Order: sequence, then structure tokens, then C-alpha cells
Amino acid sequence: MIKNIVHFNVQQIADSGQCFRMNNIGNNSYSLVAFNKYLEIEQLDKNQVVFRCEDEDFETLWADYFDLNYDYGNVVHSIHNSEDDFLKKAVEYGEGIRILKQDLWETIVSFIISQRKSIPAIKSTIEKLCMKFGEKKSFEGKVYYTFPSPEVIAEQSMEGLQGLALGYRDKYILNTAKTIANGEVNLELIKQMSREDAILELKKLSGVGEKVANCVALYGMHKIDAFPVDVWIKRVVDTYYGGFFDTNTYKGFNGIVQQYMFYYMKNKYKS
DNA sequence: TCCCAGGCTTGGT
DNA sequence: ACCAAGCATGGG
Repeated sequence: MIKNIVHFNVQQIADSGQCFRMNNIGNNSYSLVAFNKYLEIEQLDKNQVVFRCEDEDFETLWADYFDLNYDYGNVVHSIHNSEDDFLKKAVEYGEGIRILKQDLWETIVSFIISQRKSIPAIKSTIEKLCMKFGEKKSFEGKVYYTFPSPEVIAEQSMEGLQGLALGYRDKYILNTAKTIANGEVNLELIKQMSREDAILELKKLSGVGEKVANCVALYGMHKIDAFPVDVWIKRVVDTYYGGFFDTNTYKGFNGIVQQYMFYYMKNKYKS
């Protein structure tokens, strides 16, 4: 179905480093697997987007997944009206970015894997993980693999996790899966927590530190004030903000600000 | 080949 | 509490 959406650009979302199972399939189209479903999405023009999926899945899943009920215009305008020249340019460059509402468990595993890996390498490892432990499904002839549950990974041994290019992160993934599968850390409870409490709880997981916990809060819990600082954001802060970025300036939507910064710095300045 | 990648854990002060 | 080394492996 065709939808008219402002501040929405599929290519920018796919290349913004927040999701790892969204792939270009040509003709301004992308495939995506999330919440055990398969979607093809095409950008027809600036404000027209085609969603190829079951009709009911758009309303019950994808509209929420792509955060279509959040007013990004408000964020864009408040940055336009600021004195922040760097951020103005970043918004102009990536004004179609949205913060996705991804599955919490998948986001945890994905960002544990992400540490000291390039985005293509992250995507490759996650796809291997899904092909090995996920459920094989198909939608209109397209075969895809779901993201494996904590329980399925928890019952593996260290040997079972070899061949996925996890490297030293293999033990983090196995320990985290076990911790969640046995109820030591409860994701349903975390979903109800404040950003601060959720981040504290997430950091109990093996392989989850400050940065990964903030990414999980932002992309897996829609805590849009979370401000993950990775090497690219560090570069932004050092280069354009004199080494300190005051998160009080954009209080309430620092995560969206962070995403504009990341996308602009990483893709515009490939230094 | 060399360097870097959406960092974390551990052990030493 | 802070700091630095070590970490496995793919991709450019």
C-alpha cells in the first residue's frame, strides 16, 4: 500500500546504523525482517512510500515500528531555529531519519555484536546467527530467517556459537542469553522502567556497557532522550562542540539529535 | 599488508 | 574511582 509520510526516507533509515537487517534490493527498495515478519519498502518520491506486506501488518506492526506517530517536524524545526550550525547541516542531510522501535532482545544481541565491528561485518554476523538458529519462513516466495529467541541461544554451547564471526563476543552472547532465559534479568520488567533504571539493569548483562545500553534504550525501547556516544559521536563532539556536548540543550530528544549527528558525520565526512 | 570498526572486561593503580 | 591493555575477526 502507498502511504504519504513527511520526514521519512528509507535509504537514510537503512543507512543510519540503528538496524542491521534492512537491505537494499534495488529500485529504491529495501527488504526488512523484524518481529518474525518480512517487509519490502520502497521510496516512490520524497513523501510517498510503498509498504509491501499483509495489510493488517502495516497497522499492527510497521506503522509503529517506523515511528509514524511521532512528530519529527517538531524536532526538525526546533533545530532549524537554533544557532547550532553543525546540527542544522546534519538535519538538512538526514531529515528523513526515524528512530525505529525494534525488538528489545534483538537490539541487545545486535549491539553486543556491534562492538569493534564495522556495520557490514555486524550485518553479516547477525544474518549468520539468524540462518543458524532462527526459524525459516517465507513471504510471497521470499525466504527469510527470524531472529532466534533467548531460549534457543541459551541452550547452545560455546562450540555451537562458532562459525558466526562473533570473535571474543561469543561468551557475551551466550551468557546474556542464559541470564535472560533463566529470568535473572527480565526484559518485560525492563520495558516498564525509566531510561535510567533500564540502562542500569541492561548493564548487568555480559558485554553490555554504557554505550550499548544507551543504544538498546534508544532503538529497542524508544527512549528517545538516550544519547549513545560511540567513536563517531566522539569525533562530532571533539570537532564541533569543543569536547563537551550539553544534553540539556535538546532535552527530551537527544537520541534523535544523536542520530542526525551520526549519520551526517559517518556518511558525509568519510575521512 | 595495515588499519579500523556504533566497546567491554579485567586487572592494576 | 580512574586507566590501560587485551580482545577475535571482517572489510576497506
